[in-house]
Amino acid sequence: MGRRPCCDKVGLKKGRWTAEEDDRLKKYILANGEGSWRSLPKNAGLLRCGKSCRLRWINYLRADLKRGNITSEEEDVIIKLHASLGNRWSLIASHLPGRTDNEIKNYWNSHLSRQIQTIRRRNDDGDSVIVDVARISLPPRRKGGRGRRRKEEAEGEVEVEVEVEVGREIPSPASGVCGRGCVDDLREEETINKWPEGRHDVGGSETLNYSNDVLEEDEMSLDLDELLTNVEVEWDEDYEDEIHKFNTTGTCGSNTDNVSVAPAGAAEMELGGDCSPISSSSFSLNSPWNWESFAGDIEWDAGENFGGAVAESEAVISWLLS
DNA sequence: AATGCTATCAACCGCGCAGCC
DNA sequence: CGGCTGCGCGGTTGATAGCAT
Repeated sequence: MGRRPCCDKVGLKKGRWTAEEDDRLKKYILANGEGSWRSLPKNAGLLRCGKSCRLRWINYLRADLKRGNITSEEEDVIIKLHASLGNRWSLIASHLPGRTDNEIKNYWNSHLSRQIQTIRRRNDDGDSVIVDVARISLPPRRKGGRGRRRKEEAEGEVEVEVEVEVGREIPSPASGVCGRGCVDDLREEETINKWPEGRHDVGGSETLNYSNDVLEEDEMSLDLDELLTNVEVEWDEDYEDEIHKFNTTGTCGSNTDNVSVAPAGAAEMELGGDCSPISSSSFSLNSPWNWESFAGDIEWDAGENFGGAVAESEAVISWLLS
């Protein structure tokens, strides 16, 4: 038996809404409130599918909708949030009062994604690109990313907190030994080599240059704003095809730094490896990170091995970059 | 003026989850 | 616990407007 359609499509109107239909829907909802979308069309005397009514109300008729063009400030927010959240339009929309997910999605697809492609191409002409690795402590994305949200999830703000610790020993992923901070159960591990001049070799193929790296020395914690940091990623032409799937893996040598990054309330994730314990003196911790970016369209694949021993890093990468 | 192309965005569609029974 | 229903989500389509030739 197949899935029951959301409504009986026979005899129902499709396509653009007329002013009269809008008026009817608006009056009905103002009088009776939202909800019961399936029965709403019948009760309101509309020859429309309930879903269509819901969409029309949410995207067009609601009183709290903001009209007019997306402002540059809003655009900025969209870019940053998209880099952080990916195509989670409803979540992005929740940070832009008066804007709908559909509106933002359309705006992204028609304006921003193109702009970003342009910037990317421009950067491809050179050899570097600014990559946004800003991530926030999102609850894990559900399978398929769709479906109704839980009540708490829908009502609550997404908490953004990233914790960075130094001075911890992080066991090798290959050692099978997990001490404090090891994420064996999640198999999330990243390794970054940091060189004295500030260059970070990643996976032996890409280079990260952290500009303004730094954390606050006292508490070593960052909020989202602080986490937004500039990271320049350079790649060899040989890896041009790989830019969509590079990993931050490699091995630590001497003078390396381990940084563990953990989303609030979640199991910790590591940037580190078989390294000596970090000391705050060997890691420059003087200014806030400033991940600035575009690169929402860059995907980081898990499990790709560009050189070092690779631990499963899908969760870290998707958390950092999805 | 006619035609073709492109950009925009409203609306549709299918899927998957939460919640109810 | 399982089935069903309703809702919310993201991807896609298609109508329309605007611009170029």
